Amino acid sequence: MFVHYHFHLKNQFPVDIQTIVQHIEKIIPLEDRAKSDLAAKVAHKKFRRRQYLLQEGDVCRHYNFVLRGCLRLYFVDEKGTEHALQFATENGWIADIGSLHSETPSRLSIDALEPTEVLRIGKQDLIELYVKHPAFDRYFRVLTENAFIGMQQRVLQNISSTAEERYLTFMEKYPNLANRIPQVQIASFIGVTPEFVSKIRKNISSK
Amino acid sequence: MFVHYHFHLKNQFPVDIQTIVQHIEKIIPLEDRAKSDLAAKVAHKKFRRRQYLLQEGDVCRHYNFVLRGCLRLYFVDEKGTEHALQFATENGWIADIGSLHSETPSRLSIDALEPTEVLRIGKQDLIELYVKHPAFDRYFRVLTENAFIGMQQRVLQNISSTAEERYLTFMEKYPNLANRIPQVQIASFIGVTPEFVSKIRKNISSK
DNA sequence: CCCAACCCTTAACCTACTTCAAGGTTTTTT
DNA sequence: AAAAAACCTTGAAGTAGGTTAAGGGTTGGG
Repeated sequence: MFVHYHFHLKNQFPVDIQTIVQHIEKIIPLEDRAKSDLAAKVAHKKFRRRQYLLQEGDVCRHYNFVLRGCLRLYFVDEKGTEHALQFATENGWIADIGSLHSETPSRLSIDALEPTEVLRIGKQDLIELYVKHPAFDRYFRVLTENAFIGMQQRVLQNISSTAEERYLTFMEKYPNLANRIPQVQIASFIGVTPEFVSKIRKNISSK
Repeated sequence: MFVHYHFHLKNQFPVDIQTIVQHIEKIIPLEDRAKSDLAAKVAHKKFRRRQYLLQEGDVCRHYNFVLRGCLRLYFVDEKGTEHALQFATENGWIADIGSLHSETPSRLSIDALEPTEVLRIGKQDLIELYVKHPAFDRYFRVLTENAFIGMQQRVLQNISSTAEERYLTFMEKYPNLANRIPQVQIASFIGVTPEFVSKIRKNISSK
């Protein structure tokens, strides 16, 4: 009887909830109560191409889980040049964690590079999940550790490699993304001008 | 009676354990059981100047909490140039988290810039703490989130600022560290040659 | 299906930073 | 106290990458 109910509960979730649950369960199994509490707290949202999820100056209020599409977290410097910090595609999380935590205005923006659907969760709801189900502390610890490791490798590359090496690493590490986003975005991620990416490509292909 | 015992337990800890416990309790309160389990799992170690805590090619096996002194996590590139990823002084944590997690050989090294004392904890012991006391999941989640935010800001600076701006930011952000470590280390952290740091300083002082 | 907005490339010139080399100073080790 | 090692500065010459400007190609929104 219990097993039956369990099974029933599981299939009662919309497919998008199943997607996020599956993704979390790659790291830690969730009790049914944790799943249904999660399902009750996330909201499904759609965004058009170029639409903002977060604008510079606003406080980041949600953690976003991408179901379909592609988002970007970026910084605009005083000259108006954009610098990409992160891209998120299917099953990726994105937010300005600094702003989300401190509840201070963000210097970063998030927008959609493609029509995008997300599940998002607010800070207060997330805290409630942490308190009620320690599994979520665990999940976000692992998630953040992995993100930290990635950022550390990126700092390392930035201070020790040439632009060409950074470009090649990007193409190797994110081959799908590279076919999906314009080159100007890759340039802004690896920290060079789009013109110089052109030169790099020319140089590579002449080998 | 219970209160008395509690008090007694607390004072029974060596002063170094009290230091780390105090630091953790800035983020989340710990039960007495959590404290004593932690105390049973950390080891006190001393290192001489220049001594390795981790050598490139070895697997990183411990998370280190600095009691006194200064450590550095760095990468040596194919030309032999060193690039600092992180410094840790009193109450700071340091490890190659990537290697620690995946149990693969590290491309990074950790050594002591000063005679240094640490409390260190092994991976397996840490996992046991996580399982037994969810507070530790929480603590390390918050710790890693803050480290992640710092790394993200650093990537942002690297791709959007000049060397002089990076130097000034470093001096502002870590004024104590700047008086404590040689300039060559600052150079290796902000990603320029030590000669160029000299030129930056000259340029700044001539204003 | 068309037009505006975006996207990519090339080339000439410019600059922030590196490299190499040398000399003087401070710190560490013996 | 002396020797060795590490540290800092300066300058001349070189290079990776930026800037500006212009032309042609693609895309997506109406």
